[in-house]
Amino acid sequence: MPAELRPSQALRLWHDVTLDLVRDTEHDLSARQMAVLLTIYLDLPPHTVRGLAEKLGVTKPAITRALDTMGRLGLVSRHRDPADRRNVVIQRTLAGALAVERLGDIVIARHRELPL
Amino acid sequence: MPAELRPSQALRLWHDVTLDLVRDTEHDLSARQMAVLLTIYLDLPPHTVRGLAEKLGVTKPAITRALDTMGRLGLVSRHRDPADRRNVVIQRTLAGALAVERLGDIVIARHRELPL
DNA sequence: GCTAAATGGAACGGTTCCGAAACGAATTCG
DNA sequence: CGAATTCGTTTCGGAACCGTTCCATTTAGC
Repeated sequence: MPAELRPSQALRLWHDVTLDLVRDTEHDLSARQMAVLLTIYLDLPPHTVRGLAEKLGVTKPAITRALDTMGRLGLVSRHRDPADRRNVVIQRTLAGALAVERLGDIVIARHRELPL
Repeated sequence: MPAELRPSQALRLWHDVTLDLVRDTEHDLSARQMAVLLTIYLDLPPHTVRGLAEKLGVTKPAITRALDTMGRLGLVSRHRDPADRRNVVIQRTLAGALAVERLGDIVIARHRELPL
């Protein structure tokens, strides 16, 4: 576990990374979409619409729409589950992995630059 | 400066805090509004619409609307500058300070819980 | 004084998102 | 088999946000 963050450092970190995301027009994902994206790329598969909706505490259509948008951006892909064809399995993509990796780089860089 | 974050830790931190914000319906601020709020509460005053627009790299009306929304939520207040009455000075509020403080607490808590 | 520049805001049209409700397809259960 | 359940999606009306453009007010320059 890293060393404890002080309040001013925690807020500065959140501010700096958020500012980077706002300025980088490519990443205009909402908080909800961000949570969906990171859950898919950090938690163990398989991921379903229903599972994501429960994990985030939002309705199913909200997840469907978030996946629509992120699918259009190429960040995730959807596939019918052959075993139970009611289910849709959400899968990772190369572009999504790169976007997540880039976010990680931003957080690390901004964290490294935090003042004492 | 805190110890270096590893990529998996940086992404987990961003995911966990974002998830807290999504689940806490009160904080349905967009990334842009979040950046405005934190800039106001972290950077030195005075803050103007034009200055914020430049700092965030967005248009003036976007800042005006963000301030409208956040003013409605009681997170900031606006005042005409008596010295130059063209300017509007954005000021902090008690509710805004509390909201920012709560965000800091979330970031610190999620950071503290990061796995090795 | 009078024009020119600067500032914040309002109006407009378009896009996106929301939750609730309804729906089609697939599966399970009686 | 037939009814009930599950799952993801679509539809609907409403709300929020976007950038562009234009405007009222105020200040600065001549």
